[in-house]
Amino acid sequence: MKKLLEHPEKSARPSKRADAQRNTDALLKAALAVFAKSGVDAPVRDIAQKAGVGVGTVYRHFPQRSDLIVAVFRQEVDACADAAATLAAKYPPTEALSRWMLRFTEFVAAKRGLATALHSGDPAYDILPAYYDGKLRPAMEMLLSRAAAAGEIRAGVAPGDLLSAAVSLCRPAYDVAPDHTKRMLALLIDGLRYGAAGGR
Amino acid sequence: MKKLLEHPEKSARPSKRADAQRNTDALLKAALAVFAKSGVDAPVRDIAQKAGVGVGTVYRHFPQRSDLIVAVFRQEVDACADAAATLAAKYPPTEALSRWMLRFTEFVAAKRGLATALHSGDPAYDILPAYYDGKLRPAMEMLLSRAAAAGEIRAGVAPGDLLSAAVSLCRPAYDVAPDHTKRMLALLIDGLRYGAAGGR
DNA sequence: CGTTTATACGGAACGACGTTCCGTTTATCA
DNA sequence: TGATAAACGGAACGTCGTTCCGTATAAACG
Repeated sequence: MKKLLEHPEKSARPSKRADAQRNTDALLKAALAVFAKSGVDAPVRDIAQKAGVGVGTVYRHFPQRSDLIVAVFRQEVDACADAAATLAAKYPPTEALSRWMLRFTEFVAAKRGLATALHSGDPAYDILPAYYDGKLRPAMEMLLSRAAAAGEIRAGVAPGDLLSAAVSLCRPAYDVAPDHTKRMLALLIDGLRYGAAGGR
Repeated sequence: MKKLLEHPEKSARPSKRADAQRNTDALLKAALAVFAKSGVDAPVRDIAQKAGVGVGTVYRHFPQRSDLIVAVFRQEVDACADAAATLAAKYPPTEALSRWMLRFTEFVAAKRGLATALHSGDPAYDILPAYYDGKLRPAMEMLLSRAAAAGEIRAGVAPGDLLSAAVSLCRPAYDVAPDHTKRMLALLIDGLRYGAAGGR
């Protein structure tokens, strides 16, 4: 038998040691930076050094290299999803939607390296699309329904459709003007406005 | 100064030693088999062993691992393109077209492992899409124009469109009936017949 | 035929990487 | 403060891709 919930603590946390928690955070931060600079194929040793820990510590927190990649990806998805609430509180509905979609495309563009790793066939990444969808779709749904309730855009738009539309807009971003994505996004938002109930 | 074209030989061949040519062939054959069994990430040593040579010999013929992958891919593309002429000689125009498209989808399905390697971002594979296109598009163009000239299908169909249509038909071939691709192909051919000049 | 020589061969060796192991350090709690 | 479970660091291991070099041999010549 194991003692569980001896002290309820904060909540569903098995009470980690302080240094362990610090190193987990440092590793996620370092991995984010190293992946951005050298791609997802960067050596684990580089990440360990950047975080100021030994490789053993990396593997204590993330038993496989892919676990670290997944964790970074989730962290970024979470940040992007959280931005939806922040923007909704700070801007009028449609502007919040517009700003969030810009934020989302930035996320997609920055994570293209990760995306190719996801499609590499490694089953370690199979869970990610579901996580991605479960977090980002509700965020977009919230923004959409607020804007629709305010009569600023038409109702009945599927959030998933809009997400994948935004993703595909980022696709040909190689040899195209740097503001191409922004312009396409603006077009998309205008398209939503077109059949609005308010009919302004 | 180097002596060149001392004996004109057969043609554009720098006259390779017989054993070298034998080993090149053996390596291509072995690589094809190993890639099919263990995927494109199979170790070079496995391929060397299967071909009955040392690793040094592999690198003499294919300076990089990716060169071997590219060579196998080209060989398969060539075989598929050559099949077009064979089929055109043996069958009536539209049946030749139909049979070749089936052959082509088999090629695509078998090379899915290679395809993900192609999209890995490694610049070593950048030449392949052009090669692929340059070989397969003319093959399909020939079959199409023959069938059109015979009045069996409509004219003015872009070969590239048909190729990518066939490719996308192969895409969701995971959890679907095994003859799904065949049925979709038949549909495609029927669609071509629809506006035929002969109007049979 | 032998001789010669450019060419190809085999596999040990190297460096980089993911991952494991274990002796040492440290946070936590009584 | 001392005990103890947890976490740490980095040397070490096995597997890669790739290189190197002594050996073998195909082929051209006498």
